[in-house]
Amino acid sequence: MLQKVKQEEQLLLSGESFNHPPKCMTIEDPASERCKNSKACNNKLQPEITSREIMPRSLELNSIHDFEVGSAETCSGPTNEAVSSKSSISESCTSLFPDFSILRGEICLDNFSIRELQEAFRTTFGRQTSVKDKLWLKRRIAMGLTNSCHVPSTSFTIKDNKIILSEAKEGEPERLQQSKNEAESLSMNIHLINASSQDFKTTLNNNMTDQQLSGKRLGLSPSNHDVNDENCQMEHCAAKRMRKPTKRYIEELSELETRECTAKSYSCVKISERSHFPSKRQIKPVCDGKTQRRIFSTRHISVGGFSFEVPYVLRTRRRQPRKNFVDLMEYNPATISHMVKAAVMIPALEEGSGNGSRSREIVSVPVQILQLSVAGEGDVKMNTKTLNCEEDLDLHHKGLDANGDTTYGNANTQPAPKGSARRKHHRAWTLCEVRKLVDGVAKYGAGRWSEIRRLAFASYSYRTSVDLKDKWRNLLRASLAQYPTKKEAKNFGKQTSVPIPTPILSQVRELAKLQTQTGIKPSPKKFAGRGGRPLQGEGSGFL
DNA sequence: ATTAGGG
DNA sequence: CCCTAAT
Repeated sequence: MLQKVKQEEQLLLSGESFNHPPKCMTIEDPASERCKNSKACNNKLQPEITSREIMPRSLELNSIHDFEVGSAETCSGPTNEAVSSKSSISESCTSLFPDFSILRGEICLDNFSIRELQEAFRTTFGRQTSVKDKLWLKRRIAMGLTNSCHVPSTSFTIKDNKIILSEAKEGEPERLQQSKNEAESLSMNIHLINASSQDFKTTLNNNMTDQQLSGKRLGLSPSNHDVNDENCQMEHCAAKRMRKPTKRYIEELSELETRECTAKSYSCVKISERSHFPSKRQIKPVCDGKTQRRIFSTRHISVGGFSFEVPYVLRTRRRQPRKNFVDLMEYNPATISHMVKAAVMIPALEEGSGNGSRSREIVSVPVQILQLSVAGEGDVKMNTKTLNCEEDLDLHHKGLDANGDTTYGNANTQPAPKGSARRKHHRAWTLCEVRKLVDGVAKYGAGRWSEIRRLAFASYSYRTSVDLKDKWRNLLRASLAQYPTKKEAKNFGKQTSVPIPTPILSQVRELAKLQTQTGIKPSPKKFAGRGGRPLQGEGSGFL
Protein backbone atom coordinates (compact mmCIF):
# COMPACT_ATOMS: atom_id res chain seq x y z
CA MET A 1 0.00 0.00 0.00
CA LEU A 2 2.66 2.28 0.91
CA GLN A 3 4.57 1.50 -2.16
CA LYS A 4 1.59 2.14 -4.19
CA VAL A 5 1.02 5.47 -2.76
CA LYS A 6 4.57 6.36 -3.27
CA GLN A 7 4.50 5.30 -6.81
CA GLU A 8 1.56 7.43 -7.35
CA GLU A 9 3.34 10.22 -5.83
CA GLN A 10 6.26 9.71 -8.06
CA LEU A 11 4.04 9.83 -11.00
CA LEU A 12 2.41 12.90 -9.88
CA LEU A 13 5.65 14.45 -9.16
CA SER A 14 7.10 13.72 -12.50
CA GLY A 15 4.06 15.12 -14.14
CA GLU A 16 3.58 18.05 -11.94
CA SER A 17 5.73 21.01 -11.65
CA PHE A 18 7.38 22.38 -8.62
CA ASN A 19 4.41 23.57 -6.81
CA HIS A 20 3.53 20.14 -5.84
CA PRO A 21 2.78 20.12 -2.21
CA PRO A 22 5.11 17.92 -0.35
CA LYS A 23 2.43 16.71 1.85
CA CYS A 24 1.04 14.75 -0.96
CA MET A 25 4.17 12.96 -1.62
CA THR A 26 4.96 12.22 1.90
CA ILE A 27 1.72 10.84 2.88
CA GLU A 28 2.03 7.32 3.96
CA ASP A 29 -1.36 6.71 5.28
CA PRO A 30 -4.42 5.75 3.36
CA ALA A 31 -6.18 8.47 5.15
CA SER A 32 -4.46 10.81 2.87
CA GLU A 33 -6.07 9.51 -0.19
CA ARG A 34 -8.10 12.56 -0.38
CA CYS A 35 -5.03 14.23 -1.54
CA LYS A 36 -4.18 11.96 -4.33
CA ASN A 37 -4.55 14.65 -6.75
CA SER A 38 -2.21 17.40 -6.17
CA LYS A 39 -4.48 19.91 -7.74
CA ALA A 40 -7.18 18.95 -5.41
CA CYS A 41 -4.79 19.27 -2.66
CA ASN A 42 -3.81 22.67 -3.69
CA ASN A 43 -7.31 23.74 -4.14
CA LYS A 44 -8.11 22.54 -0.80
CA LEU A 45 -5.25 24.30 0.63
CA GLN A 46 -6.01 27.60 -0.72
CA PRO A 47 -8.93 28.62 1.39
CA GLU A 48 -7.16 27.50 4.40
CA ILE A 49 -4.19 29.49 3.64
CA THR A 50 -6.05 32.57 2.81
CA SER A 51 -7.77 32.22 6.03
CA ARG A 52 -4.40 32.46 7.56
CA GLU A 53 -4.15 35.99 6.57
CA ILE A 54 -5.49 36.91 9.87
CA MET A 55 -2.60 35.33 11.51
CA PRO A 56 -1.14 37.99 13.65
CA ARG A 57 2.15 39.12 12.36
CA SER A 58 3.27 40.20 15.67
CA LEU A 59 3.14 36.69 16.83
CA GLU A 60 6.66 35.54 16.81
CA LEU A 61 7.64 37.01 13.59
CA ASN A 62 10.47 35.32 11.96
CA SER A 63 11.53 34.91 8.47
CA ILE A 64 9.31 32.00 7.82
CA HIS A 65 6.32 33.63 9.23
CA ASP A 66 6.88 36.70 7.29
CA PHE A 67 7.30 34.65 4.30
CA GLU A 68 4.23 32.69 4.85
CA VAL A 69 2.08 35.61 5.50
CA GLY A 70 3.37 37.30 2.51
CA SER A 71 2.74 34.31 0.41
CA ALA A 72 -0.69 33.93 1.70
CA GLU A 73 -1.73 37.45 1.18
CA THR A 74 -0.63 37.99 -2.28
CA CYS A 75 1.30 35.49 -4.08
CA SER A 76 3.35 37.96 -5.97
CA GLY A 77 3.15 40.64 -3.44
CA PRO A 78 6.11 42.65 -2.44
CA THR A 79 6.44 40.94 0.84
CA ASN A 80 7.41 37.66 -0.53
CA GLU A 81 10.10 38.83 -2.74
CA ALA A 82 11.91 35.63 -2.25
CA VAL A 83 9.20 33.93 -4.14
CA SER A 84 8.27 36.47 -6.65
CA SER A 85 11.80 37.13 -7.62
CA LYS A 86 12.51 33.61 -8.45
CA SER A 87 12.65 33.27 -12.13
CA SER A 88 11.69 29.75 -12.79
CA ILE A 89 10.01 29.15 -9.57
CA SER A 90 7.86 32.15 -9.64
CA GLU A 91 6.24 30.91 -12.75
CA SER A 92 4.41 28.45 -10.69
CA CYS A 93 3.20 31.13 -8.45
CA THR A 94 -0.14 32.01 -9.70
CA SER A 95 -2.43 34.38 -8.07
CA LEU A 96 -4.65 31.64 -6.93
CA PHE A 97 -2.53 29.88 -4.47
CA PRO A 98 0.69 30.60 -2.86
CA ASP A 99 3.82 28.96 -3.89
CA PHE A 100 5.15 26.89 -1.14
CA SER A 101 7.44 24.98 -3.29
CA ILE A 102 10.37 26.82 -2.00
CA LEU A 103 9.52 26.09 1.48
CA ARG A 104 9.45 22.50 0.74
CA GLY A 105 13.11 22.33 0.68
CA GLU A 106 14.50 19.14 -0.53
CA ILE A 107 11.38 17.63 -1.70
CA CYS A 108 10.45 20.14 -4.23
CA LEU A 109 13.92 21.27 -4.88
CA ASP A 110 14.60 17.79 -5.90
CA ASN A 111 12.99 18.55 -9.15
CA PHE A 112 15.19 21.44 -9.90
CA SER A 113 18.08 21.27 -12.13
CA ILE A 114 21.31 22.50 -10.86
CA ARG A 115 20.90 25.69 -12.72
CA GLU A 116 17.53 26.25 -11.25
CA LEU A 117 18.85 25.49 -7.89
CA GLN A 118 21.56 27.97 -8.40
CA GLU A 119 19.02 30.47 -9.44
CA ALA A 120 17.01 29.75 -6.39
CA PHE A 121 20.11 30.12 -4.37
CA ARG A 122 20.79 33.42 -5.93
CA THR A 123 17.40 34.77 -5.22
CA THR A 124 17.49 33.40 -1.77
CA PHE A 125 20.83 34.67 -0.75
CA GLY A 126 21.26 37.48 -3.14
CA ARG A 127 24.43 36.20 -4.59
CA GLN A 128 25.64 33.85 -7.13
CA THR A 129 26.94 30.49 -6.44
CA SER A 130 28.98 28.24 -8.52
CA VAL A 131 28.36 25.20 -6.50
CA LYS A 132 27.18 22.34 -8.57
CA ASP A 133 26.35 20.10 -5.75
CA LYS A 134 22.68 19.63 -5.87
CA LEU A 135 22.40 18.44 -2.38
CA TRP A 136 24.37 21.30 -1.12
CA LEU A 137 22.26 23.77 -2.99
CA LYS A 138 19.09 22.30 -1.77
CA ARG A 139 20.17 22.35 1.74
CA ARG A 140 21.47 25.82 1.43
CA ILE A 141 18.28 27.09 0.00
CA ALA A 142 16.22 25.39 2.54
CA MET A 143 18.49 26.69 5.19
CA GLY A 144 18.35 30.12 3.82
CA LEU A 145 14.64 30.11 3.90
CA THR A 146 14.50 28.83 7.37
CA ASN A 147 17.39 30.75 8.65
CA SER A 148 16.94 32.13 12.08
CA CYS A 149 13.71 30.33 12.28
CA HIS A 150 12.85 29.75 15.78
CA VAL A 151 10.67 26.72 15.34
CA PRO A 152 8.09 27.40 17.89
CA SER A 153 6.52 24.10 17.53
CA THR A 154 3.34 22.91 19.00
CA SER A 155 2.06 20.35 16.70
CA PHE A 156 4.56 17.85 15.71
CA THR A 157 6.68 15.47 17.58
CA ILE A 158 9.45 13.14 16.90
CA LYS A 159 9.07 9.53 17.14
CA ASP A 160 11.18 6.72 15.87
CA ASN A 161 13.47 9.11 14.19
CA LYS A 162 10.60 10.57 12.35
CA ILE A 163 8.97 13.81 12.63
CA ILE A 164 5.40 13.19 13.27
CA LEU A 165 3.30 15.93 12.11
CA SER A 166 0.22 16.59 14.03
CA GLU A 167 -2.37 17.86 11.78
CA ALA A 168 -5.99 17.18 11.56
CA LYS A 169 -7.36 18.54 8.42
CA GLU A 170 -5.80 21.17 6.42
CA GLY A 171 -5.48 24.09 8.61
CA GLU A 172 -8.01 23.42 11.18
CA PRO A 173 -7.25 25.05 14.42
CA GLU A 174 -8.13 22.11 16.48
CA ARG A 175 -5.40 20.11 15.00
CA LEU A 176 -3.79 20.17 18.31
CA GLN A 177 -6.40 17.80 19.50
CA GLN A 178 -6.29 15.48 16.68
CA SER A 179 -5.82 11.83 16.95
CA LYS A 180 -2.50 10.28 16.87
CA ASN A 181 -3.54 8.16 14.06
CA GLU A 182 -4.01 11.08 11.87
CA ALA A 183 -0.84 12.50 13.03
CA GLU A 184 1.00 9.47 11.94
CA SER A 185 -0.54 9.79 8.61
CA LEU A 186 1.58 12.71 7.91
CA SER A 187 4.75 11.43 9.32
CA MET A 188 7.69 12.46 7.39
CA ASN A 189 10.57 10.33 6.51
CA ILE A 190 12.95 12.69 7.91
CA HIS A 191 15.54 11.20 10.07
CA LEU A 192 17.06 13.36 12.56
CA ILE A 193 20.49 12.17 13.15
CA ASN A 194 21.43 15.08 15.13
CA ALA A 195 21.09 14.55 18.77
CA SER A 196 19.50 17.89 19.12
CA SER A 197 16.46 16.48 17.56
CA GLN A 198 15.11 16.09 20.99
CA ASP A 199 14.62 19.74 20.91
CA PHE A 200 11.89 19.21 18.46
CA LYS A 201 10.02 17.22 20.92
CA THR A 202 7.73 20.05 21.38
CA THR A 203 5.04 20.63 18.95
CA LEU A 204 4.89 23.19 16.35
CA ASN A 205 3.12 26.38 16.45
CA ASN A 206 -0.34 25.65 15.38
CA ASN A 207 -0.32 28.46 12.97
CA MET A 208 1.76 26.57 10.62
CA THR A 209 0.53 24.48 7.88
CA ASP A 210 1.99 21.20 7.17
CA GLN A 211 3.70 22.50 4.15
CA GLN A 212 5.43 25.04 6.16
CA LEU A 213 6.32 22.48 8.63
CA SER A 214 7.83 20.32 6.08
CA GLY A 215 9.78 23.15 4.74
CA LYS A 216 11.08 24.01 8.08
CA ARG A 217 11.89 20.58 8.96
CA LEU A 218 13.77 20.07 5.85
CA GLY A 219 15.71 23.07 6.51
CA LEU A 220 16.30 22.30 10.06
CA SER A 221 17.13 18.72 10.01
CA PRO A 222 20.84 18.61 9.95
CA SER A 223 20.91 15.11 8.84
CA ASN A 224 23.43 15.32 6.14
CA HIS A 225 27.03 14.97 6.90
CA ASP A 226 28.04 17.60 4.59
CA VAL A 227 31.63 17.86 3.91
CA ASN A 228 31.51 21.52 3.55
CA ASP A 229 32.69 23.20 6.65
CA GLU A 230 31.20 26.50 5.95
CA ASN A 231 27.98 24.87 5.34
CA CYS A 232 28.11 23.36 8.72
CA GLN A 233 28.79 26.68 10.21
CA MET A 234 25.88 28.06 8.42
CA GLU A 235 23.72 25.35 9.68
CA HIS A 236 24.70 25.90 13.19
CA CYS A 237 24.12 29.53 12.85
CA ALA A 238 20.69 28.89 11.60
CA ALA A 239 19.69 26.06 13.76
CA LYS A 240 20.84 27.29 17.06
CA ARG A 241 21.02 30.51 18.77
CA MET A 242 24.51 31.62 18.57
CA ARG A 243 26.39 32.25 21.67
CA LYS A 244 29.34 34.40 21.96
CA PRO A 245 32.29 32.28 21.20
CA THR A 246 34.90 31.77 23.74
CA LYS A 247 38.44 32.62 23.17
CA ARG A 248 39.28 29.03 23.01
CA TYR A 249 36.69 28.52 20.40
CA ILE A 250 38.05 31.33 18.39
CA GLU A 251 41.43 29.84 18.57
CA GLU A 252 40.26 26.52 17.43
CA LEU A 253 38.26 28.08 14.72
CA SER A 254 41.29 29.91 13.68
CA GLU A 255 43.17 26.72 13.46
CA LEU A 256 40.50 25.04 11.53
CA GLU A 257 40.06 27.81 9.10
CA THR A 258 43.68 28.19 8.56
CA ARG A 259 43.82 24.66 7.46
CA GLU A 260 40.82 25.12 5.34
CA CYS A 261 42.00 28.22 3.69
CA THR A 262 45.43 27.01 2.98
CA ALA A 263 44.45 23.61 1.83
CA LYS A 264 41.99 24.50 -0.80
CA SER A 265 41.44 27.69 -2.56
CA TYR A 266 39.05 29.07 -0.18
CA SER A 267 35.66 30.25 -1.09
CA CYS A 268 34.73 31.17 2.36
CA VAL A 269 34.08 34.73 1.48
CA LYS A 270 30.64 33.95 0.46
CA ILE A 271 29.51 32.92 3.82
CA SER A 272 29.88 36.20 5.41
CA GLU A 273 28.97 38.38 2.59
CA ARG A 274 25.59 38.96 3.96
CA SER A 275 26.86 39.56 7.36
CA HIS A 276 26.50 42.89 8.93
CA PHE A 277 30.15 43.11 9.47
CA PRO A 278 32.73 43.63 6.88
CA SER A 279 33.88 40.26 7.74
CA LYS A 280 35.27 38.97 4.60
CA ARG A 281 38.08 36.96 5.77
CA GLN A 282 41.10 38.94 5.23
CA ILE A 283 44.49 37.55 5.22
CA LYS A 284 46.95 40.13 5.99
CA PRO A 285 50.38 38.67 6.03
CA VAL A 286 53.07 40.64 7.58
CA CYS A 287 56.28 40.03 5.90
CA ASP A 288 59.73 40.56 7.02
CA GLY A 289 61.29 43.24 5.00
CA LYS A 290 64.31 41.26 4.16
CA THR A 291 63.30 37.72 3.89
CA GLN A 292 59.78 38.27 2.69
CA ARG A 293 58.82 35.43 4.83
CA ARG A 294 55.51 35.42 6.45
CA ILE A 295 55.89 35.95 10.06
CA PHE A 296 52.35 36.09 11.05
CA SER A 297 49.11 37.13 9.63
CA THR A 298 45.76 38.04 10.87
CA ARG A 299 42.37 38.03 9.42
CA HIS A 300 38.88 38.72 10.44
CA ILE A 301 36.54 36.05 11.31
CA SER A 302 32.99 36.50 12.21
CA VAL A 303 31.33 34.13 14.50
CA GLY A 304 27.77 34.53 15.30
CA GLY A 305 27.69 38.17 14.64
CA PHE A 306 30.89 38.93 16.35
CA SER A 307 33.87 39.98 14.43
CA PHE A 308 37.29 39.15 15.54
CA GLU A 309 40.70 39.63 14.29
CA VAL A 310 42.67 36.58 14.90
CA PRO A 311 46.28 36.16 14.18
CA TYR A 312 47.20 32.87 12.79
CA VAL A 313 49.85 32.67 15.38
CA LEU A 314 47.15 31.84 17.76
CA ARG A 315 47.24 28.34 16.64
CA THR A 316 50.38 27.82 18.48
CA ARG A 317 49.02 29.16 21.69
CA ARG A 318 46.80 27.05 23.67
CA ARG A 319 45.20 29.80 25.56
CA GLN A 320 45.05 33.49 25.93
CA PRO A 321 45.13 34.50 22.34
CA ARG A 322 47.48 37.19 21.53
CA LYS A 323 45.67 40.38 21.07
CA ASN A 324 48.58 42.59 21.08
CA PHE A 325 51.13 43.23 18.49
CA VAL A 326 53.49 44.20 21.17
CA ASP A 327 53.77 40.65 22.18
CA LEU A 328 54.73 39.69 18.77
CA MET A 329 57.11 42.48 18.46
CA GLU A 330 58.95 41.28 21.40
CA TYR A 331 59.75 38.20 19.51
CA ASN A 332 60.11 39.69 16.11
CA PRO A 333 61.64 43.04 16.53
CA ALA A 334 62.40 43.13 12.87
CA THR A 335 58.78 43.36 12.07
CA ILE A 336 58.21 46.41 14.05
CA SER A 337 58.88 48.68 11.23
CA HIS A 338 55.91 47.24 9.49
CA MET A 339 53.73 47.66 12.41
CA VAL A 340 54.61 50.92 13.89
CA LYS A 341 51.20 52.18 13.27
CA ALA A 342 49.64 49.24 14.90
CA ALA A 343 51.91 49.51 17.83
CA VAL A 344 51.02 53.07 18.33
CA MET A 345 47.38 52.53 17.95
CA ILE A 346 47.06 49.46 20.00
CA PRO A 347 47.10 50.10 23.66
CA ALA A 348 49.21 48.13 25.96
CA LEU A 349 46.49 45.87 26.96
CA GLU A 350 48.03 43.97 29.70
CA GLU A 351 49.50 46.73 31.67
CA GLY A 352 46.55 48.91 31.26
CA SER A 353 44.18 46.42 32.63
CA GLY A 354 46.67 45.12 35.08
CA ASN A 355 47.01 48.44 36.69
CA GLY A 356 43.39 48.81 37.07
CA SER A 357 42.61 45.42 38.32
CA ARG A 358 45.52 44.37 40.30
CA SER A 359 47.21 47.25 41.89
CA ARG A 360 44.98 49.80 43.29
CA GLU A 361 47.64 50.83 45.66
CA ILE A 362 49.87 52.27 43.10
CA VAL A 363 51.37 55.27 44.65
CA SER A 364 53.12 56.82 41.79
CA VAL A 365 52.34 55.86 38.31
CA PRO A 366 55.14 56.57 35.97
CA VAL A 367 54.05 58.51 33.01
CA GLN A 368 55.88 57.62 29.94
CA ILE A 369 56.07 58.80 26.46
CA LEU A 370 56.50 56.04 24.06
CA GLN A 371 58.41 56.93 21.02
CA LEU A 372 58.92 54.67 18.17
CA SER A 373 61.62 55.52 15.78
CA VAL A 374 62.25 53.34 12.87
CA ALA A 375 65.82 52.90 12.09
CA GLY A 376 67.26 51.02 9.21
CA GLU A 377 65.81 47.76 8.23
CA GLY A 378 63.18 47.25 10.74
CA ASP A 379 65.41 47.90 13.62
CA VAL A 380 63.46 49.90 16.05
CA LYS A 381 64.61 51.54 19.11
CA MET A 382 62.23 52.12 21.84
CA ASN A 383 62.82 55.24 23.67
CA THR A 384 60.95 55.53 26.81
CA LYS A 385 61.01 58.61 28.74
CA THR A 386 60.22 57.91 32.26
CA LEU A 387 59.12 60.88 34.12
CA ASN A 388 58.64 59.29 37.40
CA CYS A 389 60.71 56.30 38.09
CA GLU A 390 62.24 56.33 41.41
CA GLU A 391 65.61 54.92 42.05
CA ASP A 392 66.14 53.72 38.58
CA LEU A 393 68.55 56.32 37.51
CA ASP A 394 71.44 53.98 37.51
CA LEU A 395 69.77 51.93 34.91
CA HIS A 396 68.83 54.51 32.45
CA HIS A 397 71.86 54.04 30.42
CA LYS A 398 70.72 50.58 29.65
CA GLY A 399 68.05 50.68 27.11
CA LEU A 400 66.99 47.25 28.00
CA ASP A 401 66.29 48.06 31.53
CA ALA A 402 64.30 51.08 30.88
CA ASN A 403 62.58 49.26 28.16
CA GLY A 404 61.81 46.23 30.14
CA ASP A 405 60.70 48.33 32.93
CA THR A 406 58.05 50.51 31.61
CA THR A 407 58.04 50.64 27.91
CA TYR A 408 54.60 49.34 27.47
CA GLY A 409 53.43 50.64 30.70
CA ASN A 410 50.80 53.18 31.23
CA ALA A 411 51.22 55.38 28.28
CA ASN A 412 48.14 54.19 26.58
CA THR A 413 45.55 56.77 26.11
CA GLN A 414 43.04 54.42 24.68
CA PRO A 415 40.89 52.52 27.03
CA ALA A 416 42.32 49.17 27.67
CA PRO A 417 39.88 46.46 26.92
CA LYS A 418 38.92 44.85 30.09
CA GLY A 419 39.51 41.26 30.76
CA SER A 420 42.52 41.18 28.57
CA ALA A 421 44.68 38.54 29.94
CA ARG A 422 47.89 39.37 31.46
CA ARG A 423 50.31 38.33 28.92
CA LYS A 424 53.80 39.11 29.62
CA HIS A 425 56.10 37.23 27.54
CA HIS A 426 59.28 38.47 28.77
CA ARG A 427 60.01 41.46 30.75
CA ALA A 428 63.48 41.46 31.95
CA TRP A 429 63.95 42.09 35.56
CA THR A 430 65.75 45.23 36.17
CA LEU A 431 68.30 45.64 38.80
CA CYS A 432 65.97 47.97 40.47
CA GLU A 433 63.37 45.36 40.69
CA VAL A 434 65.77 42.79 41.93
CA ARG A 435 66.84 45.09 44.64
CA LYS A 436 63.35 45.76 45.60
CA LEU A 437 62.66 42.12 45.67
CA VAL A 438 65.59 41.35 47.84
CA ASP A 439 64.69 44.20 50.02
CA GLY A 440 61.21 42.97 50.30
CA VAL A 441 62.30 39.51 51.15
CA ALA A 442 64.60 40.87 53.76
CA LYS A 443 61.84 42.89 55.21
CA TYR A 444 58.88 40.66 55.01
CA GLY A 445 60.39 37.31 54.52
CA ALA A 446 60.43 34.95 51.62
CA GLY A 447 57.09 33.55 50.91
CA ARG A 448 55.06 36.58 51.63
CA TRP A 449 55.04 37.49 48.08
CA SER A 450 51.80 39.20 47.93
CA GLU A 451 52.85 41.44 50.70
CA ILE A 452 56.13 42.18 49.07
CA ARG A 453 54.44 42.92 45.88
CA ARG A 454 51.98 45.19 47.51
CA LEU A 455 54.48 47.11 49.50
CA ALA A 456 57.65 47.02 47.52
CA PHE A 457 56.40 46.62 44.01
CA ALA A 458 53.64 49.08 44.03
CA SER A 459 55.03 50.83 41.02
CA TYR A 460 55.65 47.68 39.08
CA SER A 461 52.22 46.64 38.32
CA TYR A 462 53.22 43.92 35.96
CA ARG A 463 54.99 41.92 38.60
CA THR A 464 52.74 39.58 40.34
CA SER A 465 53.44 37.73 43.47
CA VAL A 466 54.08 34.69 41.42
CA ASP A 467 56.64 36.60 39.49
CA LEU A 468 58.31 37.63 42.63
CA LYS A 469 58.36 34.14 43.85
CA ASP A 470 59.77 32.88 40.62
CA LYS A 471 62.35 35.52 40.51
CA TRP A 472 63.36 34.84 44.00
CA ARG A 473 63.73 31.23 43.21
CA ASN A 474 65.88 32.08 40.27
CA LEU A 475 67.92 34.41 42.30
CA LEU A 476 68.42 31.76 44.81
CA ARG A 477 69.50 29.33 42.23
CA ALA A 478 71.76 31.84 40.69
CA SER A 479 73.32 32.73 43.91
CA LEU A 480 73.96 29.17 44.78
CA ALA A 481 75.10 28.08 41.43
CA GLN A 482 77.19 30.97 40.59
CA TYR A 483 78.93 31.24 43.83
CA PRO A 484 81.21 28.26 43.66
CA THR A 485 82.12 28.68 40.05
CA LYS A 486 83.11 32.23 40.56
CA LYS A 487 82.96 32.83 36.86
CA GLU A 488 80.41 35.44 36.94
CA ALA A 489 82.81 37.77 35.28
CA LYS A 490 82.62 35.74 32.16
CA ASN A 491 78.89 35.73 32.10
CA PHE A 492 78.80 39.30 32.89
CA GLY A 493 79.69 40.42 29.45
CA LYS A 494 77.62 37.90 27.62
CA GLN A 495 74.37 38.05 29.35
CA THR A 496 71.69 39.87 27.60
CA SER A 497 69.68 40.16 30.70
CA VAL A 498 70.71 42.12 33.65
CA PRO A 499 73.70 40.65 35.31
CA ILE A 500 72.97 40.42 38.89
CA PRO A 501 75.68 41.95 40.89
CA THR A 502 77.47 39.73 43.23
CA PRO A 503 76.53 41.64 46.31
CA ILE A 504 72.95 41.06 45.60
CA LEU A 505 73.49 37.42 45.06
CA SER A 506 75.33 37.18 48.26
CA GLN A 507 72.58 38.94 49.95
CA VAL A 508 70.15 36.55 48.48
CA ARG A 509 72.15 33.76 49.92
CA GLU A 510 72.18 35.34 53.26
CA LEU A 511 68.54 35.91 53.20
CA ALA A 512 67.92 32.40 52.13
CA LYS A 513 69.99 31.12 54.93
CA LEU A 514 68.22 33.33 57.29
CA GLN A 515 64.88 32.21 56.10
CA THR A 516 65.76 28.62 56.45
CA GLN A 517 67.11 29.12 59.87
CA THR A 518 64.22 30.98 61.26
CA GLY A 519 62.56 28.75 59.04
CA ILE A 520 59.17 27.64 58.50
CA LYS A 521 60.65 25.57 55.80
CA PRO A 522 63.20 23.02 56.70
CA SER A 523 65.01 22.31 53.53
CA PRO A 524 68.60 22.51 54.53
CA LYS A 525 69.89 20.51 51.70
CA LYS A 526 69.03 23.26 49.31
CA PHE A 527 71.32 25.61 51.05
CA ALA A 528 73.93 23.12 51.90
CA GLY A 529 76.56 25.36 50.42
CA ARG A 530 78.29 26.96 53.31
CA GLY A 531 77.36 30.49 53.39
CA GLY A 532 80.40 32.14 54.70
CA ARG A 533 82.13 33.98 51.99
CA PRO A 534 82.27 37.54 53.17
CA LEU A 535 81.63 40.13 50.61
CA GLN A 536 81.47 43.81 50.45
CA GLY A 537 78.15 45.16 51.39
CA GLU A 538 76.85 41.75 51.83
CA GLY A 539 75.50 42.55 55.19
CA SER A 540 71.83 42.48 55.67
CA GLY A 541 71.83 46.09 56.51
CA PHE A 542 72.50 47.16 53.01
CA LEU A 543 69.13 46.87 51.56
C1' DA B 1 43.39 34.78 46.39
C1' DT B 2 47.85 33.16 47.67
C1' DT B 3 51.60 30.09 47.71
C1' DA B 4 54.62 26.32 46.31
C1' DG B 5 56.50 23.81 42.97
C1' DG B 6 57.09 21.56 38.36
C1' DG B 7 57.83 22.49 33.55
C1' DC C 1 56.99 32.65 32.43
C1' DC C 2 53.41 29.37 32.48
C1' DC C 3 50.60 26.08 34.68
C1' DT C 4 48.58 23.72 38.40
C1' DA C 5 47.71 21.85 42.89
C1' DA C 6 47.03 22.83 47.46
C1' DT C 7 45.51 25.84 50.91
